[in-house]
Amino acid sequence: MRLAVKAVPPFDFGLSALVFSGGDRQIRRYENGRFWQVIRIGGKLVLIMVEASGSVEEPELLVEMNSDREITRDDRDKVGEIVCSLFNLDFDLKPFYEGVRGDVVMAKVTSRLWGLRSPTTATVFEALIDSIVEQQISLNVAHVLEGKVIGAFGDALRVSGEVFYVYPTPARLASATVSQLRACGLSERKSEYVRNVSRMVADGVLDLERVGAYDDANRIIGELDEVRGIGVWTAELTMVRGMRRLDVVPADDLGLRRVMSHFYGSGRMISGEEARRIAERWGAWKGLASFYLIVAETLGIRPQRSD
DNA sequence: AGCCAGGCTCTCG
DNA sequence: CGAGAGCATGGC
Repeated sequence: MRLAVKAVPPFDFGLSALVFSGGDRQIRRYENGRFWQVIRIGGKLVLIMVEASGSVEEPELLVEMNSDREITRDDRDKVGEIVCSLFNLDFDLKPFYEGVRGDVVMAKVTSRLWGLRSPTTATVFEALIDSIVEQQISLNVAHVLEGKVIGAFGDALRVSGEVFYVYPTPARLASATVSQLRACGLSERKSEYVRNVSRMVADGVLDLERVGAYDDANRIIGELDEVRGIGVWTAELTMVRGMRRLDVVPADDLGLRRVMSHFYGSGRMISGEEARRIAERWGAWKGLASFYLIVAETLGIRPQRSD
């Protein structure tokens, strides 16, 4: 079954999907202009393949879906909503571009990354667990560990000979033992965090959708921060990646501080405080602006250019 | 080899 | 209370 989805312009699908080419290849891939991911719809696993059919200024996506079970019209509508959410298709970038125009560095970066949309995980839970796994250790290591967790606890869908995984459910991770998680490379502590948080989500004690709906960002951070294993950094990362809270900046993030000192400092590593202060100039778009900086860095866009 | 890596908690003094 | 140790594993 197929489906066409429109996006608010400008939207550069290739640029936006490029972010995924470095992530967990087990659960999402982007190659040759096509994006693949398995999503859950009710109890069904559906593999979606997405490609651009329009242009940056008149963006449209073509979605093809496959499953080992029958796909209904209802399912198809849900796929449309999920694709919209994964790529933030309904987000209007123009006010952001307008808002940061006075910042010379950001004006340059946005002009180079025109149409880049920040992605959102399929569930808030996925963003939260990944953020916990990524605490302290390098992203290289974290991705290996995440891959092991997904392989051990995620559900697999086989389509035309290839196996695709979908992120584990809270219930499944809640049923994991500490030693099983240890076997994925997590520390004893982190294994406890992951299991306990999963249990809280599965039992409804921690309702991530409800918490994510709060207007006040600090209230979300505060509530998440009370949970063992979740600090401000983890809460902020979860909000940016999983809750579409692009008004939040994980200012203490080592990688972000590095990139910010590259673009806004003299090269000397800036503190979290300084990062937070710099991010203030981006107002309600500070999280999105930070995302642009990180992508700019990975694409080798230099902070100073005269063209 | 050894040290660090997109943190957080627990334990001391 | 504030500071400091401990944690897991891959890469440099």
